[in-house]
Amino acid sequence: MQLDEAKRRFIEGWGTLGSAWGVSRTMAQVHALLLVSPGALSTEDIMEQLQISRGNVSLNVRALMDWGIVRKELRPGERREFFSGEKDIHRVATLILQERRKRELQPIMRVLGEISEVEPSPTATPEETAAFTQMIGSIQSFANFADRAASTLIKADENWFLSTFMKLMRPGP
Amino acid sequence: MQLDEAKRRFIEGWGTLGSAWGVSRTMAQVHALLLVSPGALSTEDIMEQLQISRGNVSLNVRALMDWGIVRKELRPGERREFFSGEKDIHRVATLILQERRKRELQPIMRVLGEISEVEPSPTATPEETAAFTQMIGSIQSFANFADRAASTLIKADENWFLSTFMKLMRPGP
DNA sequence: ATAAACTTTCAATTTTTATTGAAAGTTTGA
DNA sequence: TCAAACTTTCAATAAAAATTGAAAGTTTAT
Repeated sequence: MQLDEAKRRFIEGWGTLGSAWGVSRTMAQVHALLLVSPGALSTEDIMEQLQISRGNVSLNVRALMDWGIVRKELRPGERREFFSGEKDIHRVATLILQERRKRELQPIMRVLGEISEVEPSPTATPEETAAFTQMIGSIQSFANFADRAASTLIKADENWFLSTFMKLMRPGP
Repeated sequence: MQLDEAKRRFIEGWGTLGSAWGVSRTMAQVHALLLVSPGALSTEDIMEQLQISRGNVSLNVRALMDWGIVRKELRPGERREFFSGEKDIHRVATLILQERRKRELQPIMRVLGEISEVEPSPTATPEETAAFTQMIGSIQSFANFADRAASTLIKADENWFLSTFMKLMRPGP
């Protein structure tokens, strides 16, 4: 396979994966394009390669910068901006994890906390109330676990990640 | 807070979380409703409680059954079907992990495998090709790691999950 | 075999989300 | 200060996804 074809396929695949994870297809594609481009790209480059509008590039590049996985690069003597993707995959994963933890895990944990104390009421039997409390409690434990796991992975350095954790996961005696 | 209000809030929160994870809001809400309902519910019950159409209930309940987190219950002497959600949260998490691994991780791993061998070509410098190959390689390692982690978690029994893994994640010396 | 009681399907429609493109805004150099 | 070269914003539009609802399909009892 030729390099251009391989890049095209990667961008497409990454876009599809993005959709499944609640990230817009275009945002994932811009990210993929920057990942497989050795140098930094200008807005025009991205517009041309992905066949999308200027505004769309601006919006998606900004979102990627909010996630921390794309950086703006300014070149002396050039007025326009260039963008480059974080190339260290472990770091990319860490930054994404961090962002999703903040945006998704924490809001649901707040809701769980708020609803975990239901009053006894005349319209519900004590059994119903107990069953609900128990269910919410177990979801809370799970969410706490996920939150701690995420924050441990975020803090962990790459070496720990690749050695200790891989060993743990390896099938063996 | 009253039980009904708490349930309503949980269903809403779960629905919002679902959207962020690429699951339709309604599918997540049907799941939430079944999670917090002690008994099994009929199509009519779900329609009424979530204010959605019969066809919508049918589609979403089926999807949840495909994921393995909702079961059909038949009652002797009753023609209509009842549905109940898997109440063991660890099992719910495992089944979701399994499904996402199959639907998302495996397709991208296939693409990565296909594009990992780029031919030298006249239109690309050897440096460009090498940079691409290296990037794809590191994404592959990461995907392999995630796949193994997922399959280990899927195979792990609840006890292992809650003891060994929790210990690993706990902050400490 | 028929009808009642249900479920499923899917084309049409609605809703939500993403994208465009042009106007407004910003920065830089002369 | 002005104008050129760029970026950002956002209302309008387009595209995608979810939802409806009614017809078709299925199952069960008689």
